[in-house]
Amino acid sequence: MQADYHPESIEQLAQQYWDSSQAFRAKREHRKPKYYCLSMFPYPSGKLHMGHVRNYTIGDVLSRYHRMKGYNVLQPMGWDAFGLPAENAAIQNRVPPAKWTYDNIAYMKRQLKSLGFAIDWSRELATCRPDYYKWNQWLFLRMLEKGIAYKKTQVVNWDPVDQTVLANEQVIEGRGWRTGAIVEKREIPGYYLGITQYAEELLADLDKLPGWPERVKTMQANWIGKSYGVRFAFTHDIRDNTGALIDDGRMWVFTTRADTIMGVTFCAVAAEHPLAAHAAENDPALASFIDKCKRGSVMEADMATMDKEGMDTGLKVMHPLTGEPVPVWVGNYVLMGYGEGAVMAVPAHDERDFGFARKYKLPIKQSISVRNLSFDEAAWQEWYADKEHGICVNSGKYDGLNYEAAVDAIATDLAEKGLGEKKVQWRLRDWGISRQRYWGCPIPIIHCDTCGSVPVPDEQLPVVLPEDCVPDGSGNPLLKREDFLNTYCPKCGKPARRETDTMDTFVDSSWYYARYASQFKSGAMVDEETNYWMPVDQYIGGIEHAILHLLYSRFWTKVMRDLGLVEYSEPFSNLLTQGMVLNLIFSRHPDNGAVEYFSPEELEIIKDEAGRVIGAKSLADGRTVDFQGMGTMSKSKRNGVDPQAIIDQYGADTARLFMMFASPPEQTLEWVDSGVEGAFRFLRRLWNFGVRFGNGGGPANAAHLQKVTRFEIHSVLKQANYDLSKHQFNTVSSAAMKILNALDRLAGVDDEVVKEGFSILLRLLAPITPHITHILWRELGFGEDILQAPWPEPLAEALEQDEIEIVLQVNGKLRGNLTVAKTASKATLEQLALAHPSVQKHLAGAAAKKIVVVPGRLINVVI
RNA sequence: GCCGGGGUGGUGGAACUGGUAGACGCGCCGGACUCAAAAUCCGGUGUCUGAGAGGACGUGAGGGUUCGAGUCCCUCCCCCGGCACCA
Repeated sequence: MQADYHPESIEQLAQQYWDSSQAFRAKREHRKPKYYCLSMFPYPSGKLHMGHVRNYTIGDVLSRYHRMKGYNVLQPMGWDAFGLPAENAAIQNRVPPAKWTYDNIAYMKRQLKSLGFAIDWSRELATCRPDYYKWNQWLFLRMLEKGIAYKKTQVVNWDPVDQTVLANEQVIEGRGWRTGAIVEKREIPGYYLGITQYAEELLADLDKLPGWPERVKTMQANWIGKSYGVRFAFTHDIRDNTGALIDDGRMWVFTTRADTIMGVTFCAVAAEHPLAAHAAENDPALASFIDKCKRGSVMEADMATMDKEGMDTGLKVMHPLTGEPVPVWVGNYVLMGYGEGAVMAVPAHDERDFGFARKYKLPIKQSISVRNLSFDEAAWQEWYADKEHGICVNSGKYDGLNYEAAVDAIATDLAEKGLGEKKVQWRLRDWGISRQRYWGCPIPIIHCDTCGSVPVPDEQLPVVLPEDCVPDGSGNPLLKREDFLNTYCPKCGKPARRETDTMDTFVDSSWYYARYASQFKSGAMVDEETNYWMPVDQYIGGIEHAILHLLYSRFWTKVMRDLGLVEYSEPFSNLLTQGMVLNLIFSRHPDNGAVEYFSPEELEIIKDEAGRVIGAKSLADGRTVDFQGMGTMSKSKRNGVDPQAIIDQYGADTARLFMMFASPPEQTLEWVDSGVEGAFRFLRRLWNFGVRFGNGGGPANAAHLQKVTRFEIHSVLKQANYDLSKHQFNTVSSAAMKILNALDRLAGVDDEVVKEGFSILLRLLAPITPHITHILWRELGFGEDILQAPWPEPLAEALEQDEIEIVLQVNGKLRGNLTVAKTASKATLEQLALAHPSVQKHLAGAAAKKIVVVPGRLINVVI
């Protein structure tokens, strides 16, 4: 056993042992409960970043802990390998995306291994391999058959930088989720997946996920956006140039406030609405306004702050209940994509309509009343929109009805006329998956001049993506690949062309967890082993996937279930969203408005007398640099720390321990170099203690100290086990430190208490720092393999105490301690408390009003 | 605006169903070792006050419940994240 702690050799030895014994190979095993622990798989971008290390360490701690607790654990790993960075790298380096990707995978796999993760590498997959994406294609074809997948041409979000379509979920504040470029609207044909068909279930099943963070469920519920209301039509006889009624003489709207229908004074339609287009034909002013709206709506980011503007179309539609004519306006706030692209406007009871009516001097008509408050057209008041207390007024036969009764009555009346009914409206849209990109899964469709778009027959799958293309930045390189493009129509046999769009890479990640859980050799998407492992017991990943990936995966799972491929309805039982990794940010702001960021290692950091960072000096030019506070590690801010450098300097165990100790998994983690050193110092102390222990140590200590130490160790262990159940690994790490401190205090190291305590310490720490604990366990003769050792449980016998410490309070304030026999009676305790000098002093001769005794805890004397 | 999560020393963060606030680590201060430094080890470290024993104050602010509140209730302030012309 080496005298000093040298992590590199220790870690290598431990990893070799795990490799050669295939320690993490997962097999079906029905005598043990199963535990499927999954971390979101990485995109092979080049090398691991700290976020990866944190993510996978959390997963590994959970995996190893459950393994030791007797679970049959599966922890797989793979690669989310399709995507744009590979194409961008290809353009820069003139290397095919495939080669770039496979090289990155090889390098990152080595890094993952050097961190000692307990991964079953036999299940490794990469989504860019044909044997994987074949099943994307196969399932897509099944969805086509079922009508879940379909083709349509519609206005889509176009990312001008990545030159591709984005799903609604991928547009954040009007910008592309990857590029940050302002998204444009384009009309493009593409394939869509009918996720809206599952909206109801996706929303309802959130309640079946108690193991998910509340905020993720809220975000999904908001995204799905269910609202109850009434869809109804205003009638008209407006005809187009050919003399045909526009939309059969019906202008449909959706409202959640049908009870205010008698307060309608105008309607507003989106710029894209057919009535708007019709009215614009003979009205150049209106046409230019509509044009402006369409252009304006490109910038979704500005929409929220944009003024509500509108213009009268001059058209009138008929109110379905009163028969009165209602003017139709074009409003820049009406969205073509939500509801019907047209709304009824009730200025009296909708704040936005109110503002609009005031601006354009449109009539305001009160139709509900709350507690007889007086309505004033001059100013908006909260109660105008109060649906809970509103009672219909000025509403003819509906007068006196409350919200619910009014909606029911009005919906019934509308239905009788065939002009409306209650309806549920969703915010969720179908998922557009066509991407005009090369490095992705080909959509298995063949375009034939005679037969149209024809699905590729199953036996011709997979449609293999050529791996040797080198994109040059000018569109999809597949368009130039005649060998890929040219094929024959499966229906008529005539020459035809392949679809060149590829699938959104979120398709790839929507079912990989089910593939891991299967035997790959079977010629199917998944096999029945998936029903053994699934659902994932613990999923770990970043909060940034709260909507996109997690919603798509839930949808995909339900589709697979409905196709009879799997038996479960939800893929992830428990979800842990780990916090970001932060580091100091330093920058300079020259007068020209530019920002120059500095990596902390280029700087001498300046602290105030309390040790707080206040600034820095550049090592290069000696001039000052501003401190910007803590922020997420990122390339652009130049504040990333390379995990490899940490592993090389301190070893994987130190990196793992620091990450687990510095903060709880769900919170942000601040990277602090001195904290990393602290973690290393602890491991070195642990090693040195092991060396002394192995050498036989000194004489045994007094029995009393032994008993106290043993009590302390088992108490700490009890708390640590509780903390583990809550995934609070920072306090588990601190428990390990406490145990070592206690053992250190017990200078003699050859007695049974130390042996027991050290074995508890090693096992408690094994999930977090697997290498050092593996070696110490073996070298010190505790056993062959610490992974096989039983998880330590506190012993009642060690927690037994004859004497306990009781806290003494006067009026709830701490005044002293009492050490008493555990068996002391309440009367004895009261007596002892009153006799205590400090209590005597505060009593000052008076009698106690009341004495509260909490057994085993405290005595409070009330004066 | 709506929804969700927070606010505790110099600092990251602890605190079981209300029961010794600040565990554990970092930083800082002092000491030992050393020619010296680094490393290591030992001690101290919420604020104010006091020579000291001690005392007072203290978990964003204010109120309340309670023998006792970081924890429960009410009002308010601030921060972070998500959603948002959604009809």
